[in-house]
Amino acid sequence: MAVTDDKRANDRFDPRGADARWQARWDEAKSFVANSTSPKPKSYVLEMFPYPSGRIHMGHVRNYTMGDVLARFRRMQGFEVLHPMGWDAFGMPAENAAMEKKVHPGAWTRANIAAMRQQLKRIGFAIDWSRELATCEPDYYGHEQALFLDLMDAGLVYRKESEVNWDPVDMTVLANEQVIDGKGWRSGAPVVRKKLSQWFLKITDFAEDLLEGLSHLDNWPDKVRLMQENWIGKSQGLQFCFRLAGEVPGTNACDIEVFTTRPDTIFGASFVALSPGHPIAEALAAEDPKVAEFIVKARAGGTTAAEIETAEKLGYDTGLEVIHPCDPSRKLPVWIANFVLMDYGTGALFGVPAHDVRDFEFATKYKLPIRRVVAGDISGADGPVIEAETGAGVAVNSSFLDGMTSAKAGAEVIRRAETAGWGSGKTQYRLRDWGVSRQRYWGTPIPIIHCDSCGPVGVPRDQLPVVLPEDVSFDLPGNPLDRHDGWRLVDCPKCGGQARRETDTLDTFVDSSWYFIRFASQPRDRPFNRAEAESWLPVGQYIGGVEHAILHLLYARFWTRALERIGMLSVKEPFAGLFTQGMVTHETYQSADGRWLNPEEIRVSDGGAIVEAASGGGVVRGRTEKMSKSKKNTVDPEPILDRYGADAVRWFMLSDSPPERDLEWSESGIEGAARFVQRVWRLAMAPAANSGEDDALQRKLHRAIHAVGEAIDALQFNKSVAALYELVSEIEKAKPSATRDEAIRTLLLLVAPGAPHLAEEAWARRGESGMIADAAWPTHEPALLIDETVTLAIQVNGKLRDTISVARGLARDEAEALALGSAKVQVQLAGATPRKVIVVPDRLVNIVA
RNA sequence: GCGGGCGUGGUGGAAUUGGUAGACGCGCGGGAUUCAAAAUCCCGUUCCGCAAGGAGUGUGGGUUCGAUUCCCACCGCCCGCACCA
Repeated sequence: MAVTDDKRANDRFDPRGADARWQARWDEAKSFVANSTSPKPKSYVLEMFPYPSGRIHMGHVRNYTMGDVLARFRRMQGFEVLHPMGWDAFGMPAENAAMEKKVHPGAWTRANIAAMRQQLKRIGFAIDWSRELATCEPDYYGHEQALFLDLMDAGLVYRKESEVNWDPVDMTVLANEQVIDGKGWRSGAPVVRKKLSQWFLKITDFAEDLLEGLSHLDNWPDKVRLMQENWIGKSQGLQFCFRLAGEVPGTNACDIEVFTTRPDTIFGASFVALSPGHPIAEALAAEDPKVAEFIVKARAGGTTAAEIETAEKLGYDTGLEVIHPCDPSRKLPVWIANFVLMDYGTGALFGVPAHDVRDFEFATKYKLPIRRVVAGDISGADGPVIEAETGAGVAVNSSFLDGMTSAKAGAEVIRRAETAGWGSGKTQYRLRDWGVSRQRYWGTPIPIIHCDSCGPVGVPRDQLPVVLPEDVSFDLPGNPLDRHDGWRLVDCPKCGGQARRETDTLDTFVDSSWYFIRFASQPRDRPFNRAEAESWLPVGQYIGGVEHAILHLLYARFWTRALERIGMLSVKEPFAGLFTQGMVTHETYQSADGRWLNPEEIRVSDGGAIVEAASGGGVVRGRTEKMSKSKKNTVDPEPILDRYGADAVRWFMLSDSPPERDLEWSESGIEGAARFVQRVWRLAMAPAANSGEDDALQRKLHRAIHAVGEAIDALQFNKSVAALYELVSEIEKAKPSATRDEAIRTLLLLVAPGAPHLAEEAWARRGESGMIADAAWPTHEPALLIDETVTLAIQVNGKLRDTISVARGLARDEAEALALGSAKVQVQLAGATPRKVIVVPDRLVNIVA
């Protein structure tokens, strides 16, 4: 019996025992606990922390496997590595669960964290669990409240009105996600935009700095930098005031401020449009019920840019007029229009229908003049305008601008405006200040007390944290904090009078804007220890989904800069390297009657068609999409781990797809990965030869060491996997030799970051000392990478006709002579004399006939 | 609507960044081993063609001795758009 068991054990790698055993060993040895005072060079590897939704999904597995491979690789290279994990634990799903399942958001969240932590541990990540944090705990968010007050003291926090999605039936604020087809998700009532007084952070103060900083982020994807650049949206233009031609009822306004990036088109202006939220529009509405009625209509629908910009253009002629600044005899009508955003620029604009798509559409609908002021050249002044012509050209029908290029004309308008004093050149950013107030319970309480005599007052530091009360109920819509008088009603810290706590909580993006600092240093009494934090920061490699390309990454960059400005940190950029990985996708299946089916609910019938396992009914194979609960195409990692073990799952996550692209989950893919794990195991268990040299294998080994290291360094895990497959194949083919023994030993080191349990188990069985997790990464011998012979491609007119094997470094004329001597070339040339011969040394010869 | 990206065999993808298209994996076909199965190993596998040869990287054009790679236009799909995280 025992003999058979031993034999079997050597035959196959058994992850069922090995995974847990090595995870326990790493734990006991504190292998992955990061030492902030280590003399070694430091490397901070971080993946975006998960929202504790309930269970780990394949996207998490892929994300954390990538980071783990890099973290383990860096350790083997001799770095002191910080690779932490935590929980982005505030947010809406917990409140939804509270309403649907009658559980407390805190209980639900903490149970999810416990479950997901166990799941992550099973995958064997090299994580420093001693630094684990959850943003929903007072020992995290209390420090965040202190930082918020620090920013407020520095003048970076202010209060202003802005629009939210308002559900008029539930009388509550909705997230964009909760607005479906313009209606509230629970009440079904049409959503309207409503103004609310909220807290803002002055990210626009840093617009130029955030933009400039992008140019130094060499280890960020170009596309993310470009997206952030466009988001910040720097533009040069003219800001000026239109004088009103008459009185505005109910106000003392005498002008309307506008900004334009196209001052050269100023003579093409045919109307001025106000946002429905503009003070003048609101003043008019107070006097005139028809205006009020229009504004209600214009505010229908949600607040998202996509919704506003695709909605039908609606306008209302106020009857007011403004005077054209360059031609006092011209008067322009003032409209209120639903496509003008109060949050952009000044909340008002002048419309140039001939040269702006939106203005053209609006002018056509409301029969406003369309006047050409830009043409290809001066002779095109009278050309009809069929559609908006948004390009640059030459100014026409524009008085003193006629004949100037668009750029010159724009500069001239700004010059005249500045000289005459009616406007000035201005740099404008599309970036808006960050509204951080959320009318929700499950978030960081904003540490403010509102006093009728003193206004908003910061909670004194010695009273932090402002702890979120847990005794709340979710039987009514809205924020339960508003109804919790025991918590809400407090004395004013300044005057001692009766006052109220701020019941809004912070945007969860605030929580994720500094967690990487807290990971690096977590004293009890402060948000972080400066010197310790700076010893780790910036994060060397940050890995996460591309969906965070703008918001999270921009907010974190801002927050770090804000801390730098107020003197708390001397780090500006939080993430030196960024990598955005693709999603994990899977086929979708639908039954004949349209129900989505889980992959487990289907089977392949005898005929090869897929059918519903329970009923045998027909199944339609749908598109391959991101795994989602609604499409039921998720694959739970847990049973896969049970069946194949951690290393096979990890290996599959690294194989095939380039990490920045989507990875399609497939059963055959995981089986291929599991097979590879066993192949390596068999090699590792093979008896040693102990003698003999194999030069060819030696070269291949060193080539693999080089290729695998380069690929991991560049986060091209699929390529490192392919290089390892090749190496394994070469070792398998090689005859026993001491070189081969060494190659197998090295192979284990090379697979260790990706398949650590297998590597440890094999390492120990082979009698190596210590853990492979602590072993050094192998180095390659550069001389062994170069082959002495190369294959030259022989082309005729760019088409491959022959290949010849020659010594490396063959002279150009010799290569040319050999190529011309090729029989296949002779046939192609058919006696003709080549017109030209191109020789790329050691690569190809192209004969142009 | 605005911004960003992607498109290569049956399939996931590779291609030293302008130089032999299809590495490596999956699948499939054939064979070996086995009482049998599992597991494992070997050979083949872009398409058309018996072959010689020809075609081929979403489509159409361009630059070049040479284009998957650079440029222009188009088609399709995906992501983000400030309260999902």
